[in-house]
Amino acid sequence: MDVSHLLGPLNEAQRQAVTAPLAPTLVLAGAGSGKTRVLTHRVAWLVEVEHVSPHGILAVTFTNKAAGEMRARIEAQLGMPSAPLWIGTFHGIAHRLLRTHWREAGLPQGFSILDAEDQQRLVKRLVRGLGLDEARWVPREVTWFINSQKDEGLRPKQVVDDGDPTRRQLIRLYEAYEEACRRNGVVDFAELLLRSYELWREVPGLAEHYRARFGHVLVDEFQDTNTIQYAWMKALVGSTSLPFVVGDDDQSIYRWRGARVENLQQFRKDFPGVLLFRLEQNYRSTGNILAAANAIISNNSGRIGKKLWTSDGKGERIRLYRGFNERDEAEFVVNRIREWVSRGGQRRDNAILYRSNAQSRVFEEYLLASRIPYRVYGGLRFFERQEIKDALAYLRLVANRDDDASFERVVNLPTRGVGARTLEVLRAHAKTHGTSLWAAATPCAEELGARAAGCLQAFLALVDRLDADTRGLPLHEQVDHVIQASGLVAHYQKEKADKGEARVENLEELVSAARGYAPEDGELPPLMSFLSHAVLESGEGQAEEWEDCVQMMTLHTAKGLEFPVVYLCGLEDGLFPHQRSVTDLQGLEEERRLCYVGTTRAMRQLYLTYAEQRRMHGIDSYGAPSRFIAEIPAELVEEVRPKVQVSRPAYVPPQRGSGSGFGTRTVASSRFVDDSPGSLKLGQRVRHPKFGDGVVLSVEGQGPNGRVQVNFERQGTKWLMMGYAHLETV
DNA sequence: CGTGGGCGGATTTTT
DNA sequence: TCCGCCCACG
Repeated sequence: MDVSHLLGPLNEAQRQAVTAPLAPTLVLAGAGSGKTRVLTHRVAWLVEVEHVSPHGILAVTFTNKAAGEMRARIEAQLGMPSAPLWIGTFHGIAHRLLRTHWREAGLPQGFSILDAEDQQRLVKRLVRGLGLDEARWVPREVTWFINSQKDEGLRPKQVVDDGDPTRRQLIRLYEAYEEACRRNGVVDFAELLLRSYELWREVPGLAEHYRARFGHVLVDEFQDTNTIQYAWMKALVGSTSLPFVVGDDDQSIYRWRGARVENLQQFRKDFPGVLLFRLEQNYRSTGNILAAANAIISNNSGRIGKKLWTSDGKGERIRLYRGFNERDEAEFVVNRIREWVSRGGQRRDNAILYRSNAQSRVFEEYLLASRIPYRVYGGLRFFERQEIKDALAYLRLVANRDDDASFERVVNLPTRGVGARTLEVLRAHAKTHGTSLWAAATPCAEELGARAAGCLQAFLALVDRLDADTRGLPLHEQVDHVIQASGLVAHYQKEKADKGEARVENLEELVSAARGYAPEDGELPPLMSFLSHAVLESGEGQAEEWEDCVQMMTLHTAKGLEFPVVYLCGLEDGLFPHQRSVTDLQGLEEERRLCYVGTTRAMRQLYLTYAEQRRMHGIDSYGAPSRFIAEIPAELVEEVRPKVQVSRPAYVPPQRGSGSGFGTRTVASSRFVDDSPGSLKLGQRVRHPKFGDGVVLSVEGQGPNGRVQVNFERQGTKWLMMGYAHLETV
């Protein structure tokens, strides 16, 4: 048969991996070496050449985005719908299993999923409920402990109690937490994995069933798997199915959240005769950039070993800039971007990468001052917004009355006379009787005053009524009814103008999201399916992603992306590598991998910048250049000196706190005021009926045909026609 | 019950 | 410096 369409676009190494014989396979895929291509072509190869049924293939990723991309590319490759294949995240697939086998897994049919915030709230409530000091038993740390244990596959009984009182208490909290989850019929993210792993291990025949079905299991980003994910995969594969895993030990940057890069080596031990392929040809970066990346990463120990190369030229040298302080650093970067754009480049070609989010601020100020649109990645996502979570809490109660987290969230929102007092009584009753808050509400009536009991009863009746009134309605009508009848919309309308308006808009957006939602599986009621979807896919970046903006994000967020020009900023010891990571070799090596990841994001140009003096947390500090800079061979690097300023810079940022600077992130300084009559002022705060509040970034032309660029707080930057914009100044 | 001021803490993030 | 959380006050 003709396989040229499959193999034609591949290089030799890729081709070998794609056509590997049917055996456990490990593909070490360097940055930019065509990893996704190998995965998707492998699937097509299995289907078209090995005649494997798509039904028998499972592909696992870490993020919904990666899963979506893989699905799209496989469909394009196969030229048919990919529905019969299982493609999803570890959590998504585990969730699917638990929904199907809820009974065997010991879960209520309508179990709901706790997101990170819900989980922490629950833990906090437990800590308080047990009369423990929150300062000693910090909910965040307790939650972290619980999740770490679950990631390691350990239940409270299996956690080693070495007699240390702190540890012992944490184990007790873990136990109490499990009990609370059971009572409430909720599972957290880690629980999805652990529970479905246990399902395979403990329910006879079930693992065999799935093993028989999925003869081929493909795993992406294998270096990011944690203990339970690896165990889960091994349990699924058994000794009969074939794993095909792709990863890069040099890009393992999530050890701090449980990822075990050792799983790559473990995989080679656990599956004797594993075929190993290396993808080392890079299609992204110039020779110099790759040489720098190779040099940096070679300082790490225990690598499997890999060296990136390109058939392209060396390209330009890497440029290093030593800023006087963080503002100088930002100014330098913004000026380079300005030059790039003035030479006809796109703003989106430029990515500013940094170690920690706090660093974005100074860059934002300078970009704003230069009126260059930008986008910061990594903010709150749609389903994580307060008002959305409130609405979801109502919906969750409709679906599952025992969900205490949701109960607490909205029992008094909007205010309906159920205060802290009432809740105290309720919690105590629920605790002694081992029930949910909902179940405790009615028997508590006598303990409470007539008034409190009445208010509480009204809430119960409301939720019951929401349920009754929406049963059988289309999903979006259910959502619409609930946000209206619960009083949420009215409540947020009363809030201060811009904020409340935005919230109501988001609630309406939730209705739209529900309208556009197509449940994947027919078994679950649409509402429950939608709720799980909201937690598991909390909503990737909204629209405007394709607007031409400078891209700003942390190094972690940048993994997997590429940009023509990369600015790797804040290269100072203590910041990058971070102070808290340099105390042990493992931590330092992970920082180095992070540097490797950052370096290999660059396609054509790479700038490294650092500041001799940096103001952080309000204190000036003097940092030495990052040790990673010295790891790059000197001949690859060109030190850039700031040009002698002939004219004063267009914008001299004010010293902080001196009055005329930026009051907040988005309010531009009034020194850019354009006084020409009839035009909006630059930096002016404006309000748009649909897009909400924003700041004027630039103005072109005058009168109704003039255009104005506004950076909206919620919608990002937009160009509007003055004649139609209906902008009002604030 | 809702808000404002004081206090402490401040890598990295997905599901 | 700045943000989020807690408590005290109106």
